Amino acid sequence: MVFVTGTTSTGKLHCDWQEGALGSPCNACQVRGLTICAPLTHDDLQHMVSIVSERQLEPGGTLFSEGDPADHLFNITAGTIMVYRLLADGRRQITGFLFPGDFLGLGSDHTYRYSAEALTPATVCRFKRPALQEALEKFPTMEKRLFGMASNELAAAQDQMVLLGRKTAQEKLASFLLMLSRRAERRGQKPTPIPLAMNRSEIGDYLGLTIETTSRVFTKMKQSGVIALLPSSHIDIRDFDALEELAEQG
Amino acid sequence: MVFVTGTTSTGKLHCDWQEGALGSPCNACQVRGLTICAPLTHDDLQHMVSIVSERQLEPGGTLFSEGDPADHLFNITAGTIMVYRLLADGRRQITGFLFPGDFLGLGSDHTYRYSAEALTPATVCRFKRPALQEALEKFPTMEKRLFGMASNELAAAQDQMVLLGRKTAQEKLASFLLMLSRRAERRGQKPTPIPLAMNRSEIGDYLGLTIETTSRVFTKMKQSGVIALLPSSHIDIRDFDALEELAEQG
DNA sequence: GCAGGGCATTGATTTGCATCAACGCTGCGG
DNA sequence: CCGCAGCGTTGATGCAAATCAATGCCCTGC
Repeated sequence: MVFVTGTTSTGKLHCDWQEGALGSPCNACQVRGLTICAPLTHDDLQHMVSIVSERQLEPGGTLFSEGDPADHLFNITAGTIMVYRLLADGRRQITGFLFPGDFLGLGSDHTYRYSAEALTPATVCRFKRPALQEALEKFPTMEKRLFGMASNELAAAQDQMVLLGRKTAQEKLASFLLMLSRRAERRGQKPTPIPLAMNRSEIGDYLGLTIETTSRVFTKMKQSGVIALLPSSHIDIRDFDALEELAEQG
Repeated sequence: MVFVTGTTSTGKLHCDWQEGALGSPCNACQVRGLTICAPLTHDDLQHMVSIVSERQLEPGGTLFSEGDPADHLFNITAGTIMVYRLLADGRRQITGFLFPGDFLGLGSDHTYRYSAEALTPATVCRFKRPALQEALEKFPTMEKRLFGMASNELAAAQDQMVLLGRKTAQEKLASFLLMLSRRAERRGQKPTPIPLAMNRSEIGDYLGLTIETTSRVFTKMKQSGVIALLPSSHIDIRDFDALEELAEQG
């Protein structure tokens, strides 16, 4: 087994990187159609294999922290990762949840401006910044693809600003559940039930709410029959129309 | 005078576009160093002249509205423009203020997902999407520049999410004023006093607050001597350190 | 000069969500 | 089997900001 992970005596997780040359993860990639690699030919892919390394993260594992030198860019291939920023006094805003196919690392020049942490066991493809840069020049279709993805992210960021600035707690949670459902669908999964990789605290920190308010809104939606809480943190959407109504989509 | 603007009987503003070929706005552009055109040579610029058209907007003038076909991309060359989204019941979230040098139109595929409106007399350069696309292929340095700008915008969007989700009214306004000051500085203006192109309602809709709360926080900051309100909507920052303290920068 | 409209300010009151506090459930290790 | 830790739920209370309501201050046009 080439891959090694473990815990140091400080309690910090560490992990070695599996060099691309040793395996050929790209050819077997299950989510290529969703990633920046989607437009590449089989031959192009061989170049990507040579510059990529793969990493597994366990739940709670840190991919990088705010302030770290931003030497790498990442593609999520499995699991769920959250991206967040902290204020000086510890208040946290989670700015995104990332799923297989999502790209991570833009918007950072010299150092990362946010932290990234796994919520579930996760796998990421790592590219050294200059190597990816070079690959982008080599494969203009991939550059276009990345640009398009960044563009989509910008649109999603605007949606999130509307949510944070102008929606009520109910509207926030309804929008959130619909977003998760739609994204699951785009990854080829069913729109319901939704596996919730994040706990109440993380949902709250994403929606600009507290744990308690988040929990109360869940309870209310459950009682009104719009959703059902299934075992092992799955949410079943029982009434999509009602949920969309609640989300007050502008 | 090639440029014509006026008001129709419906009260809607209309405006003709000055074809690039008729003038050569790019050569005289005062803000080129800030725009996507920054990396272009004098010769490259001549191609841009041939695909650009210029437009003047008066205060309150609409550049485009949510749902319009997204056929064009824009560069702001003068004035201030706001970008916003509306919820079904009229609640508004302003997602950005744009100043000379800023680029506008990304994150829209088929139709614009937000509206853009001038706050002051403004001038924009307009590019047809396919023409700009072609120019980007022709001038890879410009493409890189645009990508870098989009990347910065993504980082700014994250800052704004932290602000909206986790900051108090005071912290929001303090952060806002500092942001305006820094951006003015980057455009070669003084960091204080700041000319406020937007009114209390627009500031509130940007910060996720009401007019009244916004006004009250202004009053409080004025009374504590951190800022002073000068005539014609200028804000003088009297104590940058105190303002940064208030902003709780994470 | 003054009347009126738009914006800003200020005050009184309400309210949605945060905070503080307790308790229940579940899973795990001793 | 019990005790404990982590997470979720629920209840009581507090508070920051929203809402409701005047009033003030320009600016502009007559």
